[in-house]
Amino acid sequence: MSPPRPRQSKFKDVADSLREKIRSGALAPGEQLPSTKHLALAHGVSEETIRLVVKELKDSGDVVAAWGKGVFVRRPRQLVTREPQFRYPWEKARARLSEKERATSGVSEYDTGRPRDHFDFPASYHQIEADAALAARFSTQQGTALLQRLYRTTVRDEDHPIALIKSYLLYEMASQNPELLDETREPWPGGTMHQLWTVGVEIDRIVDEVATRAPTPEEADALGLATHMAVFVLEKTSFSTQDTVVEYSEVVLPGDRTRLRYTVQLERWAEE
Amino acid sequence: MSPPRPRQSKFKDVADSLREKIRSGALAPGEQLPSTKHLALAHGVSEETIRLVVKELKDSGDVVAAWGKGVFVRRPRQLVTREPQFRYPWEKARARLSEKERATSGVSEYDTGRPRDHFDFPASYHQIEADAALAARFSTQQGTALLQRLYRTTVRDEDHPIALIKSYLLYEMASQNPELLDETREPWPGGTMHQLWTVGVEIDRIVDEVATRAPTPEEADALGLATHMAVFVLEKTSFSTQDTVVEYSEVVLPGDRTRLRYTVQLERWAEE
DNA sequence: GAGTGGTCTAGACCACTGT
DNA sequence: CAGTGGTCTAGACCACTCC
Repeated sequence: MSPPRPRQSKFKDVADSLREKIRSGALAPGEQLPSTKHLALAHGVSEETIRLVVKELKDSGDVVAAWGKGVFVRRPRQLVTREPQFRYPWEKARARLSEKERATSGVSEYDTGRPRDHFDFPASYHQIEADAALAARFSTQQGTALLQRLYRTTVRDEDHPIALIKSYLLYEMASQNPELLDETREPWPGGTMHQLWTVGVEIDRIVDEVATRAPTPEEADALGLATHMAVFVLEKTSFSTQDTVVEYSEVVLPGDRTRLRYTVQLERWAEE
Repeated sequence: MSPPRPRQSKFKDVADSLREKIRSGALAPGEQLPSTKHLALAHGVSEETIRLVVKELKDSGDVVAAWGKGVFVRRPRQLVTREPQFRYPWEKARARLSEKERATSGVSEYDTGRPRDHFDFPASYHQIEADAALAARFSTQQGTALLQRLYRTTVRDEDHPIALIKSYLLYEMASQNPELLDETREPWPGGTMHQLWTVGVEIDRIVDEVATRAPTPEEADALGLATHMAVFVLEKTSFSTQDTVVEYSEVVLPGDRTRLRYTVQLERWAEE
């Protein structure tokens, strides 16, 4: 299973050497690597071996290849810290402000500190039937009608969104306010918290479940990730004050630029 | 950058076909794949191409190769859900129990539900000097003496630990109780919360910062991960009731078997 | 021994970018 | 056109397993 060779493989020698140069900054971000031919000669290996090493570096996100031009060191991206314990209460407080106040900003501005007009929020709505997993989330029957809403939070001057979101509402609940079924009303000032309020729902708590995995090819493409960079999958379940699940969403976040922060406050020990 | 070919590459054809068979269960966990030769003939491609596809499946964790024997579908591992908002308060409450009570169980049992004697807790202590990053965490000077403690939480009947932990204490603080400098006293009944209590420290809150990335080769090896499976990196900062940082640890968790769950409780809206 | 996976290469051929 | 990366193959050679 592990490398049976006593000595390092040539492949690994070259890969480690290049990675070292990149990590140390000897090859700076944006800089072009020597061509496949040069590298092959320099390391005394075949071009095919170089090709395989470069493929690995590409897939792991260290390097970006441009067709017919060359291979370049990837530039790191700006970090976005997502802090749900501040964000969710802030959203909830905003939901009952006037439309004018709600319109001034949204959660993406909250996360990134950029003004609202730097964002696009393409949204598309679909009526679907709950599969087993979704039905379990909502404690309902398989086949129950749900409103699926797809979003991608996009910064205008960037190439890739900072999140891919699938949000689900019970169709019956959402249809109590027909405007909630209309995707052209997005972006909705005040967001989901306000939308739910229009049908009489107040959120009591939100449960975040966080997993990590490799992106699907579609996710990697959409988020600008190499195929072997990780994503967070944040499964967010919102409970109403009646203790029922009123929204469930799956948020896919690019692992190279996202951090999550949660604070656990502890009770003081009683004096002895 | 993207595949320039109009048609799918043979590589991708074969990779997708095999992945499909695995994901759908047509090739069940533990089952052996046909040999390289067979696959090459069956798909009408060269053995080398098959080799590359199998390497990819191996690296992504779909498949495990056994030297001289064959290639087998990987068996999924049992999930461990880590819920800090329950775990940390539980640890804090336990820290002031009698030694006898503390000795009965620990956090790993809490996470996994397995009895204490199923675990090993190899620990090693080292005195180190804070680098820039660590100094910033503790709001202290670079070069300050720290006690670095390395743990790996291991289940006896499993091959791999469920976490790799690097924990840091201020050396000066820890040395107030010489027993805290002695790695042979691990596992310490009541854990770090009790250890800190012996030097007069009570924890007020803990901040978890979660990132995700590919494992280092060492981490992949230790945690039994394929090279392209993701890990969580949980940076855990403990603040004392005096609002100073008293412990900082980096916990590396295997992404294929770990979930994190956090609940955000919201305040009720005031009646209108 | 025969069967398995693993490393590496030479070289044919394709496709895009520049000048 | 020359220079770049990208796909694929045939085949030599190595190392481990099981009989």
